[in-house]
Amino acid sequence: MNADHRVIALIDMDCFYVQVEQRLQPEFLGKPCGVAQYYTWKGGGLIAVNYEARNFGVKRGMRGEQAKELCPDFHVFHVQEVNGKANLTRYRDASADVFRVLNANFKLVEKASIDEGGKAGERVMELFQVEYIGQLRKYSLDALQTSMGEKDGYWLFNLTRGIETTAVNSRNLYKTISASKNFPGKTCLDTIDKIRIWCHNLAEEIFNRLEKDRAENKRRAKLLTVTCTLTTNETIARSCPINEYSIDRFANDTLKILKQYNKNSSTSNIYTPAIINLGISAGKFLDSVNTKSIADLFSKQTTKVETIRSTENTINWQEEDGEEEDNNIEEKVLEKPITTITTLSIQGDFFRKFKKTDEQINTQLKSENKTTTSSITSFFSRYTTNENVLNSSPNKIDDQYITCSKCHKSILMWNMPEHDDFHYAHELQMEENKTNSIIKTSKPIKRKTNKQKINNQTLDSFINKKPKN
DNA sequence: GATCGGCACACT
DNA sequence: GAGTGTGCC
Repeated sequence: MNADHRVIALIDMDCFYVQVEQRLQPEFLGKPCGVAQYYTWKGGGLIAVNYEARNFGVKRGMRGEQAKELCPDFHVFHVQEVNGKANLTRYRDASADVFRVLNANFKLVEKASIDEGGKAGERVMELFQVEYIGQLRKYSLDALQTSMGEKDGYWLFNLTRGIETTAVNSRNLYKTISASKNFPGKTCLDTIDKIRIWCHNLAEEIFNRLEKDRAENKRRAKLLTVTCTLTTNETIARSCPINEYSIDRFANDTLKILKQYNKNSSTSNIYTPAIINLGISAGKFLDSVNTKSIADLFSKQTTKVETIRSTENTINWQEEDGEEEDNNIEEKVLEKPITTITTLSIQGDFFRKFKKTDEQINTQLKSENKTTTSSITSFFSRYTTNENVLNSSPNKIDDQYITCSKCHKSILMWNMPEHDDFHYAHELQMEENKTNSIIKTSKPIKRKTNKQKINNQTLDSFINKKPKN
């Protein structure tokens, strides 16, 4: 599959935290739920709300109590607390599970950031007065290039015709690992003792997460950044190098930095101005496998050799991924509209068939009954009560095959809906390519562009839609 | 006396 | 590169 015949799937996990909790307590599936941090202040603050609850007007950011008023049946899951601070480990671990599945089954998995894509998209909408990207087709290459510049205009011209060859970067690790906490009102940190405690608490969390990251990803963070907001409302961020992973070192470095902003006498326990937000962040990750790093440096950037030699101490700092920035901005414009589709398709084995034979799939499905998180299907289907989600019950595997009328391959019966999807996607692509080769746009392919429309579809109707012949 | 915590990224 | 600010979920 080359760049002209590829499928990029964007997976968007809706109210992911809620799903994680529901997976642990399936009795709440289908019911209005949310995940909140902390209990005491008006029932905690909601950081995730499922669709059942959104129907009642419950939104992220609301207080648990307010959600109950809007929706009496609303159930609140509470985020785990460690050292008096919300701890999101459970959701990070679940996210890592998802990425493990994706990485195991796909060549390229990129963690997307739609931030810039969203903004660029809005600019284009504003500029050309269009609502959907397909509407840009009425503009000539010349017109697009005049407004957007030669490069971007050309890219956009192709994009609206389904031509997009930018490589998908294989990157799905965090670039920073951070822990922070607010201390509002009277809870502000106004003494050295309080600050020392919280430096330690945050340092401990960062340490634990960094150790785990080091074991799993064979890399080390090199930079520690301390961020705080004072009662004066100014925010300060200061960094220092990380030489070794150690709770005490993180805590002491953080405290040392904070003490620089204490206007009180160093003999006093009082700290002014008080701290209303404190955070520690670790970044600048480098591979801890040393064997290839030096060689890489020399082969990648011969021009930098001298610099690197002369600054032996900072050799690590030079290596960061210099070249990845260019293509990112471009690719993101495409991402927003596609986002909407993928959450639905994740329920099935939408992808796996492209890489594995049906025989492999069959044996894998069987083994998945015993093993745990080895596929996305098993990840979700164990917990779902919705019969629409495939004919899933994986226990009843008895080698039922259907021959696909299009490709004549033998397909497991319960994989047929997605197999159909494959043909549908392929035909769409071919149709697009055909249309593109004829310069004049004949009849545009009808696309689903409205997020609401897609969200309102049932999973069943999505999976079982038949390719029209 | 309170929309938290945590991520990425652009800008300077 | 360091620090600040923004935006999103």
